[in-house]
Amino acid sequence: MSDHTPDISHDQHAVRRQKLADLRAAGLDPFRANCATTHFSGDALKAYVEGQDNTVTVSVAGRLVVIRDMGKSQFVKILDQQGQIQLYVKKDVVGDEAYAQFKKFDLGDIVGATGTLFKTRSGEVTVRVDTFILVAKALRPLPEKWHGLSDPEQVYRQRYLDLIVNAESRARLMLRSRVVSHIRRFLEDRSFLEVETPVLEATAGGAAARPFVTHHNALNVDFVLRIATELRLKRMLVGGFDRVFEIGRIFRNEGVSRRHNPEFTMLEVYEAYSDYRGMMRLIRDLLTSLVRDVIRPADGSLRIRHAASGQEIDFGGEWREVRYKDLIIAATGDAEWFARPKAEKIARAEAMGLSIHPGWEEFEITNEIFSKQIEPTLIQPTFVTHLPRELCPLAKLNRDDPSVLDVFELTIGGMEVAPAYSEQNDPDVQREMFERQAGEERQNIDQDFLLALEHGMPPAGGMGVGIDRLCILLTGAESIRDVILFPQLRPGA
RNA sequence: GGGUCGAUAGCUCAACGGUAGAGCAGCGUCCUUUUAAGUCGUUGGUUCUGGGUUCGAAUCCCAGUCGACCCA
Repeated sequence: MSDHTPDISHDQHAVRRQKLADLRAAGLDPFRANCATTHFSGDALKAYVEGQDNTVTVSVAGRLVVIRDMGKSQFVKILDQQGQIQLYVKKDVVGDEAYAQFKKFDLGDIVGATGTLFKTRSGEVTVRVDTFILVAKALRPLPEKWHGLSDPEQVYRQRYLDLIVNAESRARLMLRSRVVSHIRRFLEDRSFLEVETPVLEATAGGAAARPFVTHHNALNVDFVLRIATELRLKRMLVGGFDRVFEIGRIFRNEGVSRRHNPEFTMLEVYEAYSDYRGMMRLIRDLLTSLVRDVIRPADGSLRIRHAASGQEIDFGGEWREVRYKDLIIAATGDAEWFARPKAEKIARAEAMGLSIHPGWEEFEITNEIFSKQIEPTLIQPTFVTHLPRELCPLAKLNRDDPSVLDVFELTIGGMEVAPAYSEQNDPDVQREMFERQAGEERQNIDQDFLLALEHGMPPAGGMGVGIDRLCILLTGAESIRDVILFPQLRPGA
């Protein structure tokens, strides 16, 4: 009598569900089991003593990502946070019953194993398994082992799969963690205090961007998600926290692109009794230490390859410093650019292939040239200084030429990486700048910030660093989505 | 918002108006030091969705969904 069990062999999910059911029927529930580990894979590999096979015992755990079944023995590899390590499971070591159980494991299952380290004929340090345990059954198959997961939509929506099968993604996103960690240590070593300021705010200040609006039910008021942390951190300077920083999520309700995610991470740092010159030293020290200690170029230099331009960016060379005006004059080939009437500026900008919005002010036309024609060409680290006063209402005016600001914009790889200011601390000038910027929309002026300035803010240098863009640069990524674990996508169909 | 391109087996991809295929994965067999292991056999499809053209559509047309790139 044959039973009429339907053939499910083509349906991997059904096959794995059946295996799980069989395990449970045998009194084993892999989701209840746990295992003790002594080593991550990389640490276990380092624990091997050359020439002394099977003297060091380790317990490791991870996801099965390679299975090579050789009949009465198997070579498998497991993946953990540090990478992969090979396990060798022999029938006459683990016993017939256990071996039969091991043979039923699937790619993707999470197992723990204890055994001794040895080196295979081809020289790979491997765990000769004495005991093992299944601690989580994978009911879904892994993506293909050789090509990995390449559908970009699935990579972003199911990042966990990307991380399992695409080593480059895992390395890139781990590097981001190390970058952020390094920044914290770097600043803490210099007596900066990390603070946390509100994400929900009554008015969106500190930058020009459209905010997300949300509603607080109990208070029955609308709030916006912050578009910068600047005005809060400056209040900390007023409060006597002389060196502060925040690595915070910022939300801007604007387009999504290769360079923009609606939520992104910004470092803002403020240092009392410093100025934009001090910020130059700080950012240069920070970035060179990041390249030296985190990226660690193989040749010992401070150069990293810039994917988009094919050039090498040298963090160890001279960092160019150039005035905004000089860049504009060079790009337009027009020494009289700033004296030209608006109509001539428009004509000349359009002749350069730029589309100029009719409502733009003159500084916006000029800045369009900067962002479209100049910034993308600034591959090596470049401090652009003496920006026109209209561009940053929160910075101090230059003493010798009040039409420009004591600020820089650090541009690397054709991207703005870090703007920094000598911070405006004159409450009256600040109010005037705000009012000029706000025009009719005075209700958006942060009056409490101005009140805080009236209490006296020490002179200070301040700087913002886009962490995502920095990570694009440092990891050679093509898109911001590649350095954000879960980039924003339209909700799936 | 506009333009271009894409969506086919769990994954990576073929087929481009005439019976939807391959590799990996799966299932079954052989193999106790493999390295994308090898070996023999084998299952698996609402070709993104909905319309249309056609004797016949994965393929051509229209609309939609989602994604990528470029532009705004």
